[in-house]
Amino acid sequence: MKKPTLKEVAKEAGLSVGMASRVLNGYGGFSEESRKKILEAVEKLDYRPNTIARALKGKHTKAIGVLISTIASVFSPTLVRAIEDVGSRSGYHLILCNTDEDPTKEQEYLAALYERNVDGLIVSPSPKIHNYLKKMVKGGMPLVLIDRSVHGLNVPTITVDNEIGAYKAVTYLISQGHKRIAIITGLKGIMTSEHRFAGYKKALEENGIPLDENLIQVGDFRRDKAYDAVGRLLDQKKRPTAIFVSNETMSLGALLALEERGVKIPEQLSIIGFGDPDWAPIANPPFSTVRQPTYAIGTLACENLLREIMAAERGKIPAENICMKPDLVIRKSC
Amino acid sequence: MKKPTLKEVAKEAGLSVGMASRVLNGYGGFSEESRKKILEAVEKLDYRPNTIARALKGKHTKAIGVLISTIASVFSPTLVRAIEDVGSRSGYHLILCNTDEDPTKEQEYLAALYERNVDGLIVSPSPKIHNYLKKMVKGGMPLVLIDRSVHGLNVPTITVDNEIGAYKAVTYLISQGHKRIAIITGLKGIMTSEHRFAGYKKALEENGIPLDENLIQVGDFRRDKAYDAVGRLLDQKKRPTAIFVSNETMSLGALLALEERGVKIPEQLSIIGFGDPDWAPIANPPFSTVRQPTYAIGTLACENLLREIMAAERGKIPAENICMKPDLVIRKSC
DNA sequence: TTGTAAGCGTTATCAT
DNA sequence: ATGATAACGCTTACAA
Repeated sequence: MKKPTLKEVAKEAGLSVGMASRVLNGYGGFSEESRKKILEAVEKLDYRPNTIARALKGKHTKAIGVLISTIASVFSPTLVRAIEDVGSRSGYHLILCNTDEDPTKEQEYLAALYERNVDGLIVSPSPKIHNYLKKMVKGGMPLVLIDRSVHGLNVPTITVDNEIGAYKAVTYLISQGHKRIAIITGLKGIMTSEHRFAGYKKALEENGIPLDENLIQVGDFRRDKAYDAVGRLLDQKKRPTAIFVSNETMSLGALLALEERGVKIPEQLSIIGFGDPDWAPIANPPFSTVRQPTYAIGTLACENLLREIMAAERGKIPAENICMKPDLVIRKSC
Repeated sequence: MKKPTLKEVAKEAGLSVGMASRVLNGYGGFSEESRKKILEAVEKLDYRPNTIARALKGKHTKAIGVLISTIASVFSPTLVRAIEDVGSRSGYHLILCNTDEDPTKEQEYLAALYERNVDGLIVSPSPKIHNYLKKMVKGGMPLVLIDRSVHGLNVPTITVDNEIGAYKAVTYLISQGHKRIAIITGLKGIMTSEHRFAGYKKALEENGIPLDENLIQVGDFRRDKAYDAVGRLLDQKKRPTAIFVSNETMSLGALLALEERGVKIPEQLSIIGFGDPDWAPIANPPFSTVRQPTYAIGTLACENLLREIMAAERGKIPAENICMKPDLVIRKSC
């Protein structure tokens, strides 16, 4: 019922705790005979080291915290999977936290993770917690940022070039002859939203197309907002001929609205989305997207974090900033 | 740089550690003056309790482990989100483990989580680790099973009635006049696969339709297997007129293959899938499915686990077995 | 009301 | 080669 302890192992073997620890961790000196006795006792009692005690004594918990908006999305599962893949290879466990972009939740999780002595953090931060993060980093917490950078925080940051991605998408739409191009943006204030919007704007400007307020619909990354936004877009006297949607989840909402209204794609309206979900090829019609290398982002994030964790023990290392370039995947929706 | 300790707080306040602990945890007696002094010291040093030390002393870590096949799927993110939602409400953190149905990984994670002293486990187990799980439960580890039950293990188990779900789907297909109905099964040996296959068989039998080996394609839950399976199905001289697919990810593969081959759905072939992904409504054509209450499963699993954890401290409670009934969602693919 | 001290299960530094 | 023993940071029983 109760977990056996090292002390019990030692007693069983007729030796001391110190001896047992040495044998099990392979350091210091011990005779072959002692080794055998300890190992037998371990076997007999089915002893397992207590990670908690080890963590209290030593310096690391072999746990890393991951703060994302929500795992129930298209982007996050692959990202988290990648992080876990590289982390587990080095014996790290992953503590998953869903923040919903809520600063209160973010702070609470951050505080709790700090109290739990995680070895490091991978965070996709909302603007409200920038200062808190800085404080944690100053306190020595290894941190890697994903998807969004924090001004003035010199830690590894893995992002996607959202502006370029949006720019490519909208430019492509323009090259197809579109002039009335709508955008459904992400949550206001979030860096990715702003950059995608900037790319949209830039493409329009470069082609001498004036910005039309009516074509800018503010979304929040969630499905229903995009669904409603498309409704509003379609109700205008001068309908757009194309729509750029700022993330996968909203793409679903937009497509749904279009389907219900019986709008023919791409004949009556073209659409392209940011983020390339699994379902894009089997959508009606196959959905054109801006693809970001999600798994690679997770991999890089965790690799960099592991490096930071090492560095925290040895000496500082310059923070690497990686900005991945997204691709256009043109299918049949535009 | 270093985390301040309770001892330092006490010193700063000119009191003892015992005092500080009492104030911070609100038990025993202390004067208003002492309370103030401690709180001020806490504030000044920005003290945070050390969860590790607390866990070593006390009995729980406020962490639960979740073992699933992979978070990068359609089903898992919602499930995990639900678990985290109810767990976090009670201050539990969630450690996420991807096993890929690999018994070795499962055992390693289980062992590591045990060493880490998690307070409980939510597991979707492969058959190979049934014995190991039994051992853990005997050792006092609170456990809840999801999606699959383990024979002879008396712990709360939240499942879906996979047989009924498949039965309903295939019966519906038959009611539409289909006689040559294919199935793409899940991974062999996994309980959900077997039950879905059983439902398929039962529907056929009840309607006097003989089982045709050629129409039974063994999949493994992954996309490519289903893609290939559809190819094989289509290459037969006597093509099926309908297909039942055993999970969401394979549905994607099947739909993709059908699309590439230019098969008209539902005119030339009907298809229905187990699991109702987000994209079902915007697929081409809108995809009919068997819907399972994923979020509810996660909620129930975690609620039951929390109850088990309580019970482990106080006294045993009879294990609840919950089997959720899935619904048919008929859209346009059959 | 307050302080002291004994654990919790390890690791690692001392002596021996 | 081996055994005591002092941390690690906290909780809590016991004294004062």
